[in-house]
Amino acid sequence: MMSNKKYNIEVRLWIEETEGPFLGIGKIWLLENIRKTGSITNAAKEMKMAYRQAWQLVKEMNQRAESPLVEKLLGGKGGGGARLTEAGEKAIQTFHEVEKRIKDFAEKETQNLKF
Amino acid sequence: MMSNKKYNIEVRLWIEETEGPFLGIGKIWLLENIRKTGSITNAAKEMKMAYRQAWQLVKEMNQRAESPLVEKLLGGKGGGGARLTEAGEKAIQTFHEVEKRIKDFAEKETQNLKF
DNA sequence: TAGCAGTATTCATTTTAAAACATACTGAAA
DNA sequence: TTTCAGTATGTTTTAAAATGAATACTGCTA
Repeated sequence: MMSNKKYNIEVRLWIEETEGPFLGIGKIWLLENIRKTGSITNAAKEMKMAYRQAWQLVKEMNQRAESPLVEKLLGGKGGGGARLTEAGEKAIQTFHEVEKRIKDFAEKETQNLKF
Repeated sequence: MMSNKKYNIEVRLWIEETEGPFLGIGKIWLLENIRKTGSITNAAKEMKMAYRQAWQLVKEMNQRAESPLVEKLLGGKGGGGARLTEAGEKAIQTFHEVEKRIKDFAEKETQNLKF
């Protein structure tokens, strides 16, 4: 009798540089929410994440990328905000492309898993 | 001028079934250490992991696999021990095979990363 | 020049996860 | 029938991480 339990492969990927993990899906989501909302504050709310943490993630990304991914607008009308740089837009796109290729490949490996 | 920062892709994968994550590299290491040492206790020591946790992982694996991956020997000479079943051996092998194929693929994607 | 809303940062608090501790159970062998 | 080392399990402690609160700063606009 053929056993019926279903198993499949999940994959998580991230970009690493010399100092360690640099950019994973969590930071990508944050970038996308900053693009969508125009500020770190609102992006954090959207994600039910503490502003403090969101701000730290942005700081880290900007420091470790060759050029900043997020541009911060301090003060002024509306208090300021944040928006993606060209490099930030590119990062989102590159990450999703690579992620898709790897996940598609992984899915093909899901055949015949048995435990 | 060509910028020189080096980025590369890291991949983590695991097997999922209906109730969630089932088997990742951590449990595979545990299985390998059980095979090597002949008991959950010694495997845990080897990995500097609490026996309690190692035992829980084994319990979970056994419950959620179609057939147990680890056979427990209770009491008797030496107090007992634990060893891999045929399914346990197979699980290690399958996982490593799939992992290698996916990581090899991912490595090819590492070209041209720029952030 | 006062108001405003978001960024920047520190500090205390809470939540969560991991580890440590303690103790009962098992069964072969001496 | 006592010893022994490993399994089995609940309880307590500790450590780490996330969150929340508080405060200063920024610079456009009214």
